[in-house]
Amino acid sequence: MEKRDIVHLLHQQNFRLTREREALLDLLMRTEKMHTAAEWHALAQREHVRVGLTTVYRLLEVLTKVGLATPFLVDGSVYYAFCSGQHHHHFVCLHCHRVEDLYECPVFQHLPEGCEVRHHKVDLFGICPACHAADAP
Amino acid sequence: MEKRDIVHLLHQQNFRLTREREALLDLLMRTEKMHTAAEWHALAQREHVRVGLTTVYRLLEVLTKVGLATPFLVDGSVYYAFCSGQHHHHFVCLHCHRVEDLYECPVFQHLPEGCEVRHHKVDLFGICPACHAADAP
DNA sequence: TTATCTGCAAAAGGTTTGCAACTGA
DNA sequence: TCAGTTGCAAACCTTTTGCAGATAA
Repeated sequence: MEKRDIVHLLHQQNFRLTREREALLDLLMRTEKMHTAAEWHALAQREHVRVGLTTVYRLLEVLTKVGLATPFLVDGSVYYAFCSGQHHHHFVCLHCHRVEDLYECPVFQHLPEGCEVRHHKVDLFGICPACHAADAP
Repeated sequence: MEKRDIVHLLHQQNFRLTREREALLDLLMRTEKMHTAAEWHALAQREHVRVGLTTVYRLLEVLTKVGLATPFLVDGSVYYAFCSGQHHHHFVCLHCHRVEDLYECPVFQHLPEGCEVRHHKVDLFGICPACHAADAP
């Protein structure tokens, strides 16, 4: 999804693109990893983007609401990754926390009779090539 | 998984089956829904099982560790469901929070080159037959 | 112009920890 | 016997909220 589409999507739902949100959004869009709210905040600060932790939480909430971010519960912590609005699944590296999007959807069979699936998540956890190369556990 | 197998599994890892744990385990085993720690605690109390909330947290931690419980992040809260140790996926009813185990594993294709999958989750969210019948949203 | 957003500080909520007493194996 | 467990209270962390000032649109 292009940045202008994202801005359009946010505007459609009465969300504003402030200086703070734009900087955070840029950071999220070019970071292919999941991070906790606190980590995103720290990453922003490292780039001299001045935003409060509260603002980070609020943007993550907005993005999750419009389908541009996904929360993962890993080892008791909540991580967020930016993702295209399109429906897809994930491959999450347990070592570096990189998140790969999978656009091919597995086929579901053998559902309990009568279950209506509203949405589903397929999350794969493992070790990505880069970590393998770096001799990760 | 039979109860005695569960007990065996816990003993193997130096966990003890106390009166409190056994009562909680019985509750978990016969409840086909996911609940938050606080909810499990309340359910136990309703059955006059006297356990502290701390003990509930500690048992959920132990069960998760040995693969007998799964945490779900739904709407910002962490829910736990009991599950057999065997690898499987879930169908989670968004309305009544019932959790159905799916033992058929979807086929994964189109993984990013070189990714090593350590474990994966396929979680389906929707409305179960019972809720449908009760005219759920 | 005004509804939305921001940062701060405080509050809230959920989870973990320390500890003394207890208990399963 | 003694390593593991319990409940309580306190500590801890993460997340949310209230509010006054700032700012997109």
